[in-house]
Amino acid sequence: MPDSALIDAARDFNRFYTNFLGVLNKAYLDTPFTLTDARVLFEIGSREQVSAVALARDLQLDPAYLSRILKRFKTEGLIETTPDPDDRRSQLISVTDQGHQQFQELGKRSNDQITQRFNKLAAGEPRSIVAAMKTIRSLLDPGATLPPLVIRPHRAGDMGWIVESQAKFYTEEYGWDMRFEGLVAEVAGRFLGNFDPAMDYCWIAERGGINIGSILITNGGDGIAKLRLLYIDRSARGLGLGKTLVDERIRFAKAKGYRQISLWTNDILHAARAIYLKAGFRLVAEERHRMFGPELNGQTWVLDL
Amino acid sequence: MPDSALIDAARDFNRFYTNFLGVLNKAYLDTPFTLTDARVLFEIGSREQVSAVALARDLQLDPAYLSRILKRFKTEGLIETTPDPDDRRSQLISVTDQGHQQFQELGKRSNDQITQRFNKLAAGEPRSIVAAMKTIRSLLDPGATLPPLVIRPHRAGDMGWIVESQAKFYTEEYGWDMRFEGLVAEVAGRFLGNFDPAMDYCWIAERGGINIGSILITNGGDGIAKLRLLYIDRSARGLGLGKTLVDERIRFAKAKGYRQISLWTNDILHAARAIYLKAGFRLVAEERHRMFGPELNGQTWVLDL
DNA sequence: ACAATTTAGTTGACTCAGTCAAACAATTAT
DNA sequence: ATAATTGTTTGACTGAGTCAACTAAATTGT
Repeated sequence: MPDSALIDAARDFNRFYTNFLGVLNKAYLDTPFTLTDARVLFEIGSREQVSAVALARDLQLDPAYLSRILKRFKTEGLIETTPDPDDRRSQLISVTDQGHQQFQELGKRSNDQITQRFNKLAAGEPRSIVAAMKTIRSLLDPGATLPPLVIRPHRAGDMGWIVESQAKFYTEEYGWDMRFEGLVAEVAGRFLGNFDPAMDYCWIAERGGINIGSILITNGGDGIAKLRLLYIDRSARGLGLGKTLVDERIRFAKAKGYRQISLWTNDILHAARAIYLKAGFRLVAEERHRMFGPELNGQTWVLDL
Repeated sequence: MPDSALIDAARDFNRFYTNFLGVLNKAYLDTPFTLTDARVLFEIGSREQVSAVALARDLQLDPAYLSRILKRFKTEGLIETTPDPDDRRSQLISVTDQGHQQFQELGKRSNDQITQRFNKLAAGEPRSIVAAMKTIRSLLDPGATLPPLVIRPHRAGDMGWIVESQAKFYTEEYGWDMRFEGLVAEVAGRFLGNFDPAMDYCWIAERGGINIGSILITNGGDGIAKLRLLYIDRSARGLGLGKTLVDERIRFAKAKGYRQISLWTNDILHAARAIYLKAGFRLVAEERHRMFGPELNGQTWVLDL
């Protein structure tokens, strides 16, 4: 049995969040919709077609009550129904253009509300909150699907994120000292300072608004692309993301006309080494160094394209 | 502005938790209490004495509605009231023995409910959930007491944090481009790379484990200390933290034997400028530049120690 | 094949949680 | 003293949500 402090804490949180959601949901009164209306419209709007049963089940609503809501939405022109070809008892519900507009308006208000909340917080806090929400959600609702992984070019702050997360990780895991963070910061700084959109590129892997990985390609001159700052967050390891990032970047480098990719790493980073090996890189140089405190084997790997 | 994937995630969680709490709260129907009744009884039961106003405020209830609920509780013998000696309009409410029994019964049911949920989970999971709940709570609940502000030397990842937060802020607020982040990263990189414990220093202001401000002193040679990367997070502005940081660092520079402090900033950063002026800095040079996109007035300020 | 049962959705009839405005009584401010 | 404010109660509603009964189509059992 879980211990009682945990249960108390959970009850406490539930009480708190009941209050909190109560406040949030009152704000829907600025619109002609009740909370339930909003939930229904939202659910219809975010799917293509739904049947009434499915709605009632997912939102835990009384079918009679739902039926009335839908009827009202229909007379207001927010939704339209077509008979289900597979089951003539059932109607498939979808939003009209007008309903879609309302749906988006609701979404906007909801966003604004949360934006306002978040703006009162310190910069890193929304991310902590969302991460915590995801934890709860994934454990409490095993059916929840992970938001999709997005790989996108870098934005403001991403380089800082790379510096921070790499520094924390290698310091904790391998005891590297601040010079490592310094090196990463300098690499990041030069990358941004001399950024050449034609030949340089940075990709950030993100899931649900949270950065989980990075990789850079910079122009080393002489047709050589340098692969740098490959990093995968703890939470995303073992999923093949590193391999994907590297493979895709090889293709990218080829397309950009580079004739060789080169990278520098350290032998103790086994996972990374495995990825490079598999991608066809070969080790061309190795040197012992103490750049970051502990003694390490720095390695240079290259791949001819 | 926080980015939209985060907001979506938060909305998604709120929707999920609205459902979740809805299910949880329906279960109260096994008792003669509605959710609101239960909340009220719980609140009274867990305090010694409360006034009706306080209850209405904390639970966000309509006073008229609350008044009726209390009346019912009173006729049912769950609560008793004594006139407030300090204010004869007001009544102090407390639970009777019978009310206390009901209160505990409610608590028991609530515990059982959560125990059941938790029992379905894997061993470590309840702990993770509760930790996540605490994170959310502490960040979202303005009533929760603020953990104390700590000013400490930098640790692994702090420079990355500085880069990230400054880049995000100046990009959002002033439309500066990636070269700004590049510059900050390089400054940070050089600071760490050439770190001299005797003459360089970085302070991070942190609250509850979350960074909210920074300032650096680096050795500019010739007895000149350079003040760099002053930054205060949105959540901590207007509290005089900037002034504290600057004033303290002036004292530090003096103690280290520097004879002058110099810094570079841009004229549009009014808050920072006010701090420097007040601290006795004087403007010694100014130049128009476009280092970060928009046209700006770079300013060099110095203070003789 | 066809009766029995289940499922999708609708309608009538109701109730009770929650709201709004006004009133009263005590306190605080001017 | 008088006015404005605050704590609480009451009257008069309303409308969100419920429950039971019903139609019609689909599924199941024999």
